[in-house]
Amino acid sequence: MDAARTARDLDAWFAANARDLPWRRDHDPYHVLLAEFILQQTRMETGVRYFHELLRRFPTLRDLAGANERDVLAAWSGLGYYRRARNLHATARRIVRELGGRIPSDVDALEELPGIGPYTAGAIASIAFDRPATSLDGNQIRVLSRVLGLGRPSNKQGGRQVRAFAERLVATASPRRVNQALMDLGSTICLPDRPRCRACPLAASCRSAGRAWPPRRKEGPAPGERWTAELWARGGRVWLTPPRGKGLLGDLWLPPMRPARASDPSDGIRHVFSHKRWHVATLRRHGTPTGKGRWVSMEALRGLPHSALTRRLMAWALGGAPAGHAVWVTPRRATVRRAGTGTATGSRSARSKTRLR
DNA sequence: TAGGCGTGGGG
DNA sequence: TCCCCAAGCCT
Repeated sequence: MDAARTARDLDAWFAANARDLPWRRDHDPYHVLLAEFILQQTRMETGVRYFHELLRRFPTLRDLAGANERDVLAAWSGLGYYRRARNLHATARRIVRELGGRIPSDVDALEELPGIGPYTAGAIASIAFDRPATSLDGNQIRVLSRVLGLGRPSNKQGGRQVRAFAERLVATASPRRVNQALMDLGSTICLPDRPRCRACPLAASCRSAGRAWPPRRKEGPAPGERWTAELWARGGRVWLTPPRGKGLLGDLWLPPMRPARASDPSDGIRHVFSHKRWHVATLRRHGTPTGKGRWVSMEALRGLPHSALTRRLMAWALGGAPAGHAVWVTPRRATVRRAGTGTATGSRSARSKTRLR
C-alpha cells in the first residue's frame, strides 16, 4: 500500500471536510489533553458539551491542578467512567508539580502519566505538537484494516500491519492532520457496519472498497442485578449518601441502595452499564433516614460528584418518572437473569473492543 | 489478558 | 424493546 498517496488523499479530504471542534482551533496542549480524556469511549456530541463545561470551570491546567478532586468529579458528573476524572486531575497535578506545568510532547513521557495510554499519548503528541506519533483508536484501526484489506481487526498479524502502516503515514505527512483525518473518516464515512465507500477519498486504493465485513457475532445481554433504592424526599430535596470509595459508582453520591429483597416493590428504573444492567426498585420512604448522608436538591446536586443514576432516582423521588425514561413494571414473581445464565455466545470483551497487539 | 468501568443516542 | 455502540485505560 502506498503510504504517500494515502497520506496525500487524507490531507486533501481533511482540508475540505474537517469537523470544526473547539480544540482544533488553537491546538492548545491543555485543550487537546482535556478533550482526549473526555473522548475516551465517549461520543463527540456529548464530549463537546463537557469540554466547554470543564474548560469553563478549569480554564487552565493550573486551575485544574489546584482544584479539589471532588470538584473535578462534580464537573465530570453524568459523563461516566469516573476514573478518567481522577486520572485527569492526577495528571494535571503531576505536570504542574513535576514538569513545570508544561505538557510533554513526547509519547513516552505522556504515557507515564495516569490515564494516558498508547492512544491518548499519540493523540496529544500529534494533535497538540504535530509530532510523528500514531494514535490508533477504534476508528483508525477499522479504517486502516479496511484499506489494507485485512478484515476485522482481531488477529495479531493485522495488528502489526496496521501499526506499521500508521507509522509510515505519520512519517510521511503532518501527523496532526493525518491522525485527525483518519478519525473523522472513521466516524463519518468508514462506518463500522455500513461504510459509505462512494464518498471515501481512499476508495480508489482501498483493498476493501465496496465490501462490508461479515456481521459481528452476537452476544447475550449483560448480566442483570436487582437493587432497591430507598428514597426519602422532603421539601424538594432527597436523602443521598456519600461515596463508598470503591466499586461501580463508588466515587459518587447516591440514594441509599441495597440488594433487592423479594418483598420489595417491582416498580423502578432500569439502568444499563457497559457490563451489567441494574433493575433498581424505587421504594418511597417516610420518616427520618439514619446513617451518613445529606438532603440534596437538584440544584445542589451540581456541586456533588454524582451519576446519571442519581439524577434519575432523584427525579423519581421528587415527582415521578422523568420524561424520556421508561419505567419498568414487572410481575411480582418476575425473574431477572443472573450472571452466567442466558444466551451469551461469546466473551463480552470480544464484542466491541478492537485492540492491537 | 480479560474483565471492570458509564452514558445517551441510534438502528 | 433491545442491542450496539463511541477518540481506552488499568489491573
